[in-house]
Amino acid sequence: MSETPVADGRHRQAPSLGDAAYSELKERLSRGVYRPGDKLTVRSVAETLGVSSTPARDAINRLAADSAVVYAGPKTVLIPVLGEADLREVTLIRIALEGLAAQHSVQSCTQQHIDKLWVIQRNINAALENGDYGQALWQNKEFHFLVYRLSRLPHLVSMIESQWLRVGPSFYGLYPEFAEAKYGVRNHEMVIEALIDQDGGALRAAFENDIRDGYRRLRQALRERATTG
Amino acid sequence: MSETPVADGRHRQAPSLGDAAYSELKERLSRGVYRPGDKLTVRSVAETLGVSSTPARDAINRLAADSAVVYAGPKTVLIPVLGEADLREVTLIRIALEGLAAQHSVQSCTQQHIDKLWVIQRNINAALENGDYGQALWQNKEFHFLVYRLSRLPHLVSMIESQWLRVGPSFYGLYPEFAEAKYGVRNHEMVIEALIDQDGGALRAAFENDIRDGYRRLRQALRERATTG
DNA sequence: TCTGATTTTTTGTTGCAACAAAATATGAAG
DNA sequence: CTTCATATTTTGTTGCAACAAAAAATCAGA
Repeated sequence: MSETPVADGRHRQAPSLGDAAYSELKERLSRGVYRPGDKLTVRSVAETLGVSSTPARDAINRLAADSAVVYAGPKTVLIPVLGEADLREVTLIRIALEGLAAQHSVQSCTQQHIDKLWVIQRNINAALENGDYGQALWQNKEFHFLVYRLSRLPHLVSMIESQWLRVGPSFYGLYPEFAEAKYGVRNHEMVIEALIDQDGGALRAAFENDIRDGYRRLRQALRERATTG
Repeated sequence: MSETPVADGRHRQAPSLGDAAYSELKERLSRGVYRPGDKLTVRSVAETLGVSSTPARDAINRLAADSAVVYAGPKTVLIPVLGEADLREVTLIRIALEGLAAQHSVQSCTQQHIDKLWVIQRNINAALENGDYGQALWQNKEFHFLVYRLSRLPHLVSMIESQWLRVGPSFYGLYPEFAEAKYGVRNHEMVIEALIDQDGGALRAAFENDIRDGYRRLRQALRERATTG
């Protein structure tokens, strides 16, 4: 039997320095290290990560391909500052993609996954009580992607990741003024209920609500900040 | 009034060689120059486009970020050969994204756009009569994106473009065996009717049908090819 | 003819220096 | 204090050579 080449991306064995730099930068973005408007330069990234300019440049270019960084001038890349129109568009896209992933996640969800989701939700609640917003956002991400990965649609999941990379810094940048203690708790409970019921439609609806709630809060924080400063 | 930096990407004035190489490669992909399984190397791209290895490498990396090319080994990038699972996933994504774009296109569609769509549809019909499948596919792309761009959701449109980049070569690769003279004609007529009626739901449905029809044909061609060798 | 090891060639990656252009700092004039 | 022109520094891009590793070709043995 002749094996046709498969487009799975699993083959790459030794991650190059460019890959490593890209991963590291993504990690920092997700952790809220950078704030909207922060500037990224090839040489600063190279020095920070201890590599030469070539892999640093590779990493920045890949981030730009994800729209996780943005060209504000010919020689100026920065963490995007999302305006209302950007925020609206990314929300529409997120609802479409994450709703799709959610709907396909129902069939492969086991009790263990549900237990894990409860653990994560407890972590979110605890982090919010302590005012540790970074931790809350991180655990929130874990919650969402635990479900999305169940869809077994890997390309879809990575597209969703790049949307999160795009909005992530804005969430951190507008914290804690838009954070309220009960953020998303009810929506997440509905997610878990829908998974128990194996109800794909309800699951999609729960995530859509969660995304929309986050959108409204972010938009309001954006407006308040616009008027005060 | 202080101007906050905006993430619009409009600033870049002089396209770098890397940009040019990337655009050229995308153009070739869309035109069916490459076939699934074709190999791409830094040096061959560099020589073909008359640039050094750095911009050639940039272009390939950006294509890989779009999943328009794929790593089949540590030093082997090739035009993806989509299996049934890949095809199913990309179809689900396309329906979600292109349906969304379509729905938002209704409000800014004018009579001129509709006239233009009729012209394009005539071109498609003529190309199919002549057996010029390359031209038919190209005009089909023009038809879809003329509508999608009306959504004024630029990031969404570029995400859709990268899906087309991903499946395009498979369409060309499986031509003409899956091409039938009446491909998509009825669906496109329904698109135009929905635009005239300003019916966003019907428009979405028409595009979803079109995408699904293409998917079925492609899948069948894939299966036939699998059995015949 | 086929198989498997070995040699040869091809290939991606990386660092780096030079260049042009953009961003920033500086300072003079109103 | 602001504005504008000028000077300085910083920055992205590009080509290239060296290297290690992978892929392809070659060939010996059965």
